[in-house]
Amino acid sequence: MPELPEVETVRAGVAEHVRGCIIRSVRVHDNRSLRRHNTDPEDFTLRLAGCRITGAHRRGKYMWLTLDDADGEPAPYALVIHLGMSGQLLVKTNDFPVEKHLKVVLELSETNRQLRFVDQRIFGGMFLDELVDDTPAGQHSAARFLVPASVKHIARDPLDEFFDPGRVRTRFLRTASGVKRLLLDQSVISGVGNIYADEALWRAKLHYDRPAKTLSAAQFRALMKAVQEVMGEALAAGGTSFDALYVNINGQSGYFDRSLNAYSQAGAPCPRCLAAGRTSLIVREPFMGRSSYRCPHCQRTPRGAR
DNA sequence: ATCTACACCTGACCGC
DNA sequence: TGCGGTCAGGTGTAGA
Repeated sequence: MPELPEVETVRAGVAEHVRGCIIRSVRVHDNRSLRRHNTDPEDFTLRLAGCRITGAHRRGKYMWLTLDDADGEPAPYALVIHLGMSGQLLVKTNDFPVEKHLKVVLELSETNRQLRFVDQRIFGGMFLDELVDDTPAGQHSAARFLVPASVKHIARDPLDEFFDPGRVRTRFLRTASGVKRLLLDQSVISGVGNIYADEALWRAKLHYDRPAKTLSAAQFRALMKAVQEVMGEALAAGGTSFDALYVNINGQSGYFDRSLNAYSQAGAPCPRCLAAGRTSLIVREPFMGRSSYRCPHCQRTPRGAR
């Protein structure tokens, strides 16, 4: 469910509310949420208990918490968290009623609060993972270039200071795939999901199946700009939410859904066409086993596409 | 090496 | 009221 702006909202909330806290104990209510530890939840629990949370980091839709071990030394591993489609990370007081889909609870020391992982569909999950070096070429190695091994294949996201549009362009040029497929490929550009892919394509006036390699340099720049703008605006609004499933760390949902131009707008007039005195209705079409939304007038079906 | 299809889950909603 | 079908914002991986 959450895309980059939602995950960043949650990451910032975690950094603000639980950084510095010591994890007193861990309770796992559903082993399936532990991903790779699901056959050995004790390993997860034992290694995490007693650690201090020293930071909250993110790349694309992956988030991880860095830790100091019980001796105060930086742990060589981090707690990786992915919210999947329905995951929530909440900070609650101990006495707050248990959520229906509560999966994992981290009890925080010297406070009456807990970090709770709630996940209805179990598409999300958390696990401990070794930190590895991921220093960008030309940079000096530093602690801030450590990432969990399982996150290393994820491309830098559009809000990352080392985001490199040139690398994205290279990938665009050497594939026969359509542009939306590339936007959703987290190893090409990360953080983009179905909502913001459709919104960025609408802004850039591109059809989802336009072969990526046929974009002009100007069209590619316009698309990258659209992706960065739509994510920046969504982040400023606290993310997108259609229902109660997505909430930030306090349990509040974002407002960006009021600003959607294409996504979920099937049957509604395209705002850009409307402003030009034309009526063109947004259509929903199946693509990659899910839905794509576009304006049939400003996002014309390309020749050579399906 | 690429790329596609599917599995992994639960729940809301709609038409009958 | 219940039943079956459809839909949902993601990702790892098996197999083509």
